[in-house]
Amino acid sequence: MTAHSPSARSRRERPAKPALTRDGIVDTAVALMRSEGLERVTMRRLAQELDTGPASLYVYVANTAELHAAVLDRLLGEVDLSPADATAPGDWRERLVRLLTSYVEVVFAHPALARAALVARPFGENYLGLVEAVLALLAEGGVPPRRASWGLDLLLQYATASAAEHSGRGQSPGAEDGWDALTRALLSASPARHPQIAALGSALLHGTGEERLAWGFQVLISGITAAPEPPTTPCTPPAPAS
Amino acid sequence: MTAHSPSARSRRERPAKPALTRDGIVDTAVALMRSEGLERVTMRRLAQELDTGPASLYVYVANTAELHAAVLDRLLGEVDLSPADATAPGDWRERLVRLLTSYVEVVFAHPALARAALVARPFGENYLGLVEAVLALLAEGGVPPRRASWGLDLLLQYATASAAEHSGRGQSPGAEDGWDALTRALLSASPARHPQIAALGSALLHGTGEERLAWGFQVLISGITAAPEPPTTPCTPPAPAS
DNA sequence: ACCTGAACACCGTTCAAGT
DNA sequence: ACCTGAACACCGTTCAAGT
Repeated sequence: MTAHSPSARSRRERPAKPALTRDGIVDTAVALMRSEGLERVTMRRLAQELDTGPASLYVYVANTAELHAAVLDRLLGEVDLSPADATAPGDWRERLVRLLTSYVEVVFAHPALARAALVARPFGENYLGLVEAVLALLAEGGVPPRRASWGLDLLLQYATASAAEHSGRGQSPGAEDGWDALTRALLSASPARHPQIAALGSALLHGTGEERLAWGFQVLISGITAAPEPPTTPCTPPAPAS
Repeated sequence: MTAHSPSARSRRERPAKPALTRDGIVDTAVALMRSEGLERVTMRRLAQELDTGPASLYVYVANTAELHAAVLDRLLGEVDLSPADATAPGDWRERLVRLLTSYVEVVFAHPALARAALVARPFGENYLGLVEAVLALLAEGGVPPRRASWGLDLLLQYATASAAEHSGRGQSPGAEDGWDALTRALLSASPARHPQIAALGSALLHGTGEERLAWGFQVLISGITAAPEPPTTPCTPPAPAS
């Protein structure tokens, strides 16, 4: 009586309960995210979609964070890496901005995923491809290795954080309150206590998200090429193996 | 029989159930975060701490995100703003880095809060004070208004994202897997498919978090002073009021 | 008028027990 | 050996009903 009536194609026209695999689970998770949003991609909801119990998923996925990282890596397959080709038009800076903008556009569609990415970095094939592409462009620009290594993190972190920041903005009608409140707080700053804020006024809020994103990339690229070489230190030793 | 035995000073030696106020709620939330971590600062757990039901909190706090933003603003009171004084030693760049480093140190203690801050910006008194201090230093450095406005966001976003990234790292023993896995993936990259990654190898992982943070500030500051002036656009119109 | 008990609709994760 | 039902220990938010 629990679930096994023979003709139980209760969900969609899936012909029979397919065998569980890690890839199958991630595929279903991606589909679920596209149809219902990341907030619905929970172990329980996903198990339900796969006609099983949540416990079964833990055979293939360590926890929710790992699942989300796997979903993000899948999504990263949509990033347009073509600007990294040396044959693409434009100088390396322009092409780097195009590449990173594509990344942001892909992640923008699911800001909650970007938020997760700041914590649990993905490390799948598609993420490696993105890293490779950014490094190729920095190398083409003559950025030396250590600066490129650290600059890579700066660029991807900025892109990811920019996408993450858009969670909640414009989602539910009440969610805009946060930004509204910040706007109000900035515009009503007292010239006595907060002279700088008061002096800038609405200039603080100038520009669209796209303009700011592009400007940020310019700042980072010019800073990466201009800043002093990072110090030479051995590979980060997280624990001295006591 | 539910809870009201007259001598019910069951929790600590709190003499009587104090009247609820927004400030009192946030105070208790901060104390709870310090003793049990942000993940325990839930509406239900907080209500329990205040000897009431969760519904009562919604009279004073709109939702969990707003609560966390309020907690963050309280925490921001600990940031050392003294480097913003024109009388403090060091040139403006050094003092700006000191100020931002203080911010990162404060937020670092509660990375989950930093993660929340990327989404629901705080907008309390202490946040305004921090913004004012950063703007004062940029002004002292002769950074023109529009660049200062956008640069402010870049600097604070970078600092916040850097703190947020440390969630999960070194928390539980299993949580390091994410970073370990990324390390393994980078170091074992195939020279054929990922030549740039393979060429850099362990250089990608060089340096401590502190070194990278400081370098990132240098990059941003030099980029902000060097990048072209942002375009002039009217105040960001989020919705054309249809 | 103000406050809140109790409910609704969910979560992640584990482990003893089944096949 | 492999898989999973059922439980444990929680969530946010709402609203009808109490004082």
